[in-house]
Amino acid sequence: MFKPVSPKLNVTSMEEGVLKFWKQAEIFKKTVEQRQGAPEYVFYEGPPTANGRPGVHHVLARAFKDMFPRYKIMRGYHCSRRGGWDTHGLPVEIEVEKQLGFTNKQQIEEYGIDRFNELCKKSVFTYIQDWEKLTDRIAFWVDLEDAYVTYTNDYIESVWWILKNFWERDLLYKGYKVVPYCPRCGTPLSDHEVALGYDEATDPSVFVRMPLVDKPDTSLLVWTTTPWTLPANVAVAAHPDVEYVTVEREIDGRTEKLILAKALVQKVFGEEWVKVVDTFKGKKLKGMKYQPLFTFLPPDKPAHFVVLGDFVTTEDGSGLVHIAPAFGQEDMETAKQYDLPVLMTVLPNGAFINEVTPWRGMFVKDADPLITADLRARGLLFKAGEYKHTYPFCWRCKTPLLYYARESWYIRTSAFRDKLVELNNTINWVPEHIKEGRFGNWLANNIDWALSRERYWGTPLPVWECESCKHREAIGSVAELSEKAGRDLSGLDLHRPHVDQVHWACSKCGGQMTRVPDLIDVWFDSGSMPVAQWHYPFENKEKFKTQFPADYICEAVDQTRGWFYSLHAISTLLFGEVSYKNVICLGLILDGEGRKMSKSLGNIVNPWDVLNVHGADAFRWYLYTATPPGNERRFSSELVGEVIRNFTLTLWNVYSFFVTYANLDKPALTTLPIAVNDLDRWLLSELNALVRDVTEAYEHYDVPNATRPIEAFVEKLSTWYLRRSRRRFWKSESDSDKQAAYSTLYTALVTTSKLLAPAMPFLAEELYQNLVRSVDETAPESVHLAEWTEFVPELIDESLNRDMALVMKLASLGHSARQKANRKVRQPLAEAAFSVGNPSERKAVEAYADLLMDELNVKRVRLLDAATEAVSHTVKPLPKQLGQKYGNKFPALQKAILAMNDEDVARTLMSGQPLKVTLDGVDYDILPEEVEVKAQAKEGFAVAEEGAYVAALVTDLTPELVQEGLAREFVRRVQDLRKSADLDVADRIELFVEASAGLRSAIEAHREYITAETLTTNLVFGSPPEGASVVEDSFDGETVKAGVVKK
RNA sequence: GGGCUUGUAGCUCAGUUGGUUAGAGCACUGUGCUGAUAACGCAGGGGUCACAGGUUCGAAUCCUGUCAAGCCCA
Repeated sequence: MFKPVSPKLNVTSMEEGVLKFWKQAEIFKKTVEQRQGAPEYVFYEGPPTANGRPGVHHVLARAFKDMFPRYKIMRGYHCSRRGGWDTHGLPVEIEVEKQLGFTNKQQIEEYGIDRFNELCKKSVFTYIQDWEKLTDRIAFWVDLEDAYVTYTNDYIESVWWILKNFWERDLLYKGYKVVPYCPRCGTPLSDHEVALGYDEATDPSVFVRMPLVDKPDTSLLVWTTTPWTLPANVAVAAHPDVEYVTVEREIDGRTEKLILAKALVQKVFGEEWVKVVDTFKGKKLKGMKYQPLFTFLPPDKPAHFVVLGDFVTTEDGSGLVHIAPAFGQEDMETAKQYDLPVLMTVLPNGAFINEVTPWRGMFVKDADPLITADLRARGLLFKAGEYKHTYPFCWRCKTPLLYYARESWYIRTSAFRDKLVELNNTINWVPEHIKEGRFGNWLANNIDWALSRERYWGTPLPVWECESCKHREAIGSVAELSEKAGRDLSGLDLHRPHVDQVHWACSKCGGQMTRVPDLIDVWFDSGSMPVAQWHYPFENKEKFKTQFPADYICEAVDQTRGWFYSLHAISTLLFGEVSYKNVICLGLILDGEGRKMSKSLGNIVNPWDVLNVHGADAFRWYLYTATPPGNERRFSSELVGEVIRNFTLTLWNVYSFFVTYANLDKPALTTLPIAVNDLDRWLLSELNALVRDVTEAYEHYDVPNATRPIEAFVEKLSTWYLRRSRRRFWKSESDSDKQAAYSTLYTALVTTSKLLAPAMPFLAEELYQNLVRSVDETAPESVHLAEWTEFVPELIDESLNRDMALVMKLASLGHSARQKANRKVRQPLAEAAFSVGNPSERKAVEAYADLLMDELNVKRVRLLDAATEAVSHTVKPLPKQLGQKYGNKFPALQKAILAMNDEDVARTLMSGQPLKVTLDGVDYDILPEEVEVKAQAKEGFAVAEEGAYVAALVTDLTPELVQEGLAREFVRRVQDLRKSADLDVADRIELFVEASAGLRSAIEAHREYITAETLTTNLVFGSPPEGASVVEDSFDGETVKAGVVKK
């Protein structure tokens, strides 16, 4: 016996029941333990930060993370699914700063780094319960009890080990990094802070001459909006592929030549006429030397020549860009590329250094007009004006930010550029375009990883420096640090400020070794996770081997330069291997109007609002099926509701139907195929094709194709297989046909529950528990502990699938014809005749005539006789077939065929013969499948048609047909009555009838049919007794009063 | 400014190596079927396939450009 199942479903309470079961029976744990020793499937959890509440986008990521481990477990793999938490970084600090009302770093220092970091540590798990609750409710199976946490000493120690490895291989170095910097606050600003402070600004627009060393009468015409950076100039950049010109003009009675981009001549000279004397590509300028404007600081490397850069534009200026590496990010990159010197002419407070003698100590922006005047006096100024643009200001003090080079630590990733690209090419990216597009381009243009941060809450950079001789050492473990310090530091908190208090004597000069103040980028933390989660190599060496690299990771697209990169870069540099083999890169979630979800718009969807109404399965299913994973997606709770109506309830009702009747009949059930019926054969064929396709999709990380086809299958199962098979289940005799129907439906449901398990874990479990476990206690305890179903190729019959699709189409046309003729389905008709497109389809109509008769309620199904019944035929040459075969001859062929007599063409083709067409003296044989032939049925039929397909109904009624129709109408009334009297489907009744004469004779004529249909043991003509449920009705000119009594 | 992505019905999405009449679901209207159904069937309205060129016998599909949106970078 199965547990009785109501056709009504309360999804949330069903899911809560399943959750309870999983917890009690410890199913998640068992899925891991059961597979000990099995091949390993490795999943890495990209650690979230728990200092904010989880949102819909987290449900998205977690749903996609969850399904592949579930699938792989069913395929026999072992998967440990360790959770993790990202705990360091600026967002955490900002939260705490807000809490304390701080606005700058000075306040943190005064407050005490130790106290500040304690608060940070507490703050990172503020919302951990929300995360745990949500994770649990959406059935993301991940081990949070044993999650790795990036702030632990063990984790940090592993990160240090990696950094020490890099240090020893000379991959960690100190250089300059240009950052947005507030000279008043004396601090760099994060991108986020910069974004807060953009405003309109008016800056000088200055064109200067830089005379060429070899041709002093020719100058580069260079543009800048920051004259104060000119003393730091070391090069001029030109675009390699842009056209440049040399122009001649008269000035003060002599001729000068200027070089600039051709596209900007008009803009620069305006009305003035200049003579173009030469035109050439930018790359020709490469290496050309010019005389520097200023010589306050002597360059320590070759400088003052033309370099090439793709970043040069011809939007503004002259197409020649002044390069001051200390004051521009692109400038600094260019300097690295060309090994240019960095001239640091400005102090951290924004004032010129003493060497810049005329303006020493002056705030750089204030010096702009003086510098311009100086250049004018020396004849180097071409012109000066103003330039309006948006420029970042400090969000605290409104001071214009300077782009300013700070010392910073780098990892030499660019030395591994080719290896990064090469390894990336072996990764399976979903969607594929990320591999060569966004991620691939980023790797191909790789620049060194700027590792250090001047902050407090994070992994300290384990580099110590001698205060006297600047000798540096990197530390790779706590043991090593203890040894240096000469005391046991195993209990030391590796965060600031504690770690800063460890010193020792310099091995070179005996001076004091002190840690450099920097922390490292938090992305380095999370990217170290394959190693650091196991405290490798200090512990778990074997474990690490089995858990590296990951088979699968999944995050949103914003991680391309975040976690996807940090994992890839670290494992490439450290091991020369990939750290993940398959990756799904999710698109962003937008609100119902297509806007980005943001706190300020107030359009954030709370995941609980969805979960509490529609449950987790529908939520998950929506995310899997709505759109491919990489796309942006509009999201609303209503769309999740559609899943319930469209899919969940359809499946649920099939399930409920099965259980209801199986409990009455108690059939012997088997999932071995016993197909005695075409419908069974067809369903099993569709089912096995489904298993094949879904499995294939899972193997390729193709989520839409692992899910959408199940929905299509359930639709067919419900609206065709079951609808057409209902009578097989409720007929009273128990024969082999009935057994086959039960077994087929059972097989379909059990298999569907398994196919559904990775995606809809709750519903799958609910079905499985009742369908499998309640009849077989030896079966695996949970669907998630069961084996994935293998498909049986021999059961897949593609031509049967095609034929059945045709039958469904013809049935649809038949219904359409009925509607046009205004003949309701309960009224039997004498005949339906069909016309189809080709001979093989004719066979299908004959083979499945029974199905069509039953579905359309007609006494006979046959093919339209082309010779006698069709008044005319039309032919349509098919472009796909003919076009592909004959190419540009197609239009002429089409014309030729249409010019022929339709009837002749139709007769030839319908008989299976090729049609001979002669065109420009060449003979063509047109095959039957290359032309669509359509029959027009003659008068007297009700006709519906689509393409080549025609359904024609004989709508004339005989008295017998009318009687049968009345009998069916009557049955319908009785069934309604049974239902409204709350009778059980199997209850027997006594039926009392008073009817007008026509109806009475119809009832008498079809007495047997009526009593069988309505489970009537005794049909009495007479008034119903007291207490009977009674209905009175009239239809088709007849009246009836009927009453039922339960026997 | 650069890179990548997206643009098909009111909404969410399909659309095969290019094939002439662009589909499904939801929503709306009418109607039919039903002792599984919250459903389902049939019919109806609803489209400049973002726009403009080009290639081709033929373009939603391929190419070029433009526009709009999004993400990342600058």
